[in-house]
Amino acid sequence: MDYKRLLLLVFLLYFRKKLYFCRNFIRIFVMTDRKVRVRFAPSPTGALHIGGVRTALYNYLFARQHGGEFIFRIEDTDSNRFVPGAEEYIIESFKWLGIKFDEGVSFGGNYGPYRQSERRDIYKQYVKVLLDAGKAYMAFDTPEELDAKRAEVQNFQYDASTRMSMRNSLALPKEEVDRLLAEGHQYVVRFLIQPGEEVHVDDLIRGDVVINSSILDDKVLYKSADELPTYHLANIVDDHLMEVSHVIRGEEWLPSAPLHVLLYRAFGWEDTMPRFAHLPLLLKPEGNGKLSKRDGDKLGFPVFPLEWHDPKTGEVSSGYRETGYLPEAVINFLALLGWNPGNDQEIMSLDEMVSLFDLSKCSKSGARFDYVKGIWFNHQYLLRQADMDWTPEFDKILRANGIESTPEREAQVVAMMKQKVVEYTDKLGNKKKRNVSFVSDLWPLCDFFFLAPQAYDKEGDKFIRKNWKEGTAAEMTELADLLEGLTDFSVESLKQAVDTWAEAGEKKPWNPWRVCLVGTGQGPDMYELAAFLGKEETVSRMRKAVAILA
RNA sequence: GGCGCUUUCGUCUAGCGGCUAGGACACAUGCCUCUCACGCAUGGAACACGGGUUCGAUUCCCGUAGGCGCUACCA
Repeated sequence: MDYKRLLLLVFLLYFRKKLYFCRNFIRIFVMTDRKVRVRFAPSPTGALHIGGVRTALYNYLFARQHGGEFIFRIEDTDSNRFVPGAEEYIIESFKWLGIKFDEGVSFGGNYGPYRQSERRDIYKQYVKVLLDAGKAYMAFDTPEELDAKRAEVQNFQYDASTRMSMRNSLALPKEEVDRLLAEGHQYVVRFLIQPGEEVHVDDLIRGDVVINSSILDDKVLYKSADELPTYHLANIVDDHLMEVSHVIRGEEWLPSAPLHVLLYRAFGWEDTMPRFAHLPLLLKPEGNGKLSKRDGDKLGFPVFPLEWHDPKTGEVSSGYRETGYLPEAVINFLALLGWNPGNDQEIMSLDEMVSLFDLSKCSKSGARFDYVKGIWFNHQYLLRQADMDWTPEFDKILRANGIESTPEREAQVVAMMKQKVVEYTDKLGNKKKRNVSFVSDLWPLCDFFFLAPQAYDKEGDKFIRKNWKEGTAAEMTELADLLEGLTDFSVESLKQAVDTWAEAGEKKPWNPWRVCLVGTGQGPDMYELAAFLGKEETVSRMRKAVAILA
């Protein structure tokens, strides 16, 4: 080796990392001549899982950032698992969340149909291509035979080591195959995997992932029984035909990514093969495993964007929307589970996320689903909302509690409460304090605006004990008399009258007065409260309190 | 079992060879206030372990151990 080459080698070794970075940069740069097209392709087997929402969100952010297109495809190749209403549910969920698709089922586009069950003929055509090229074969083993085989042989796998002892077009004589076909026996098409090859998957998040093809099995690509392909075949054919440039999906697909690479190769599509990015999974808030519906039921948080009524079991699962979450909060919370902008910014609009998003900043390990932080995000977004935005939700809650009111009065309460919102003990009976994170948290904290206190817990309530003493009753009677004489019951007038009276008598009437009107130590400014209630109600509550508490 | 991915406070994470290891949630305390809350301030709290490479490893490499996923005629 001559001197120059040695120098080059040293240089290469030293700058390997930087070169790698450059290479990726150049590749991404070069790739931009290809239009960015990504897709979210759920299976309509039930409600949309919150993890799926995050996957869709990342795809959406990526597409927007690169001025690309976002496709909505339905992967309904398993007729047994189809659930009516699931597709509509998914579409409605994204509509609520504010994630928009450019093409796909219900959105139109030039690459349709976008429902896999409507693409049978396309898949058949490509299965034939593989069969004719000798890259796939027909297998006649029944599911029962396979089960028996698996029971008999430990770790049985349909691959190079076993396929010649099975009933397929490779092992059987041609006449036998023709006979089986002629007699109408059902079969599946399996992908012929050549063993002993290192298959590389270049993942945008994880780098180079290598798997030896010997550990892969001859995957079923197509079932003659329902004339439908399995996920793997349909996925590759569709992504190719729809000119998908990047496949951003969950980590559960990483083990089958080498198979997908092999399929692209078998079809001769390797040069336009999409780039892969496998996202980390969402894990249970506590305990082991990935996030499931059960966790939500157990710990009391939704795992679905919208309330879901299971048509088969009749079971109802709560949704983020119905629980009172704001879609912006859900999006923001989800975005940060597995990705961050690289600085300390946490509250971001969808547009900001579009410009900040970066696949290389996605984490590699699974993220525990910290629903408590989701509550905090909602709290943040709730406080940023205008008072007006709270009233429709608040109105619903009042109605649910049988309160009749006017929009004006409700708006007044919301305005007061929004500034002065309160302590809340959560439903499970924990002693933990909770902020107002949902509009519904307001009701137990402000029902006194609409309902007079029914009882006063003189012994149990520390606030009453502390503020209701000897002589308080007399003082409150005096104040009630004073208020009764007022003609102007506005905040200003009340403040003037009460302050003057309090100052003259060196009295501090606010806390006992609060006991009278609220029944405990809560609520907004006393003058605002009294003005809201009006003279009649204020005085009546005071007289009642005096009578009961004496 | 096999294969792959992964490992920084209780949780989400920043860090891309040299830092008193930063932020947020949650928790605790204090301040503010006619009450509650909001808000603000303060505090405790982490580099899984063992080998290398290096003048120097949380950071790079290799093991070990944990975690996660896949291992279907499901996606």
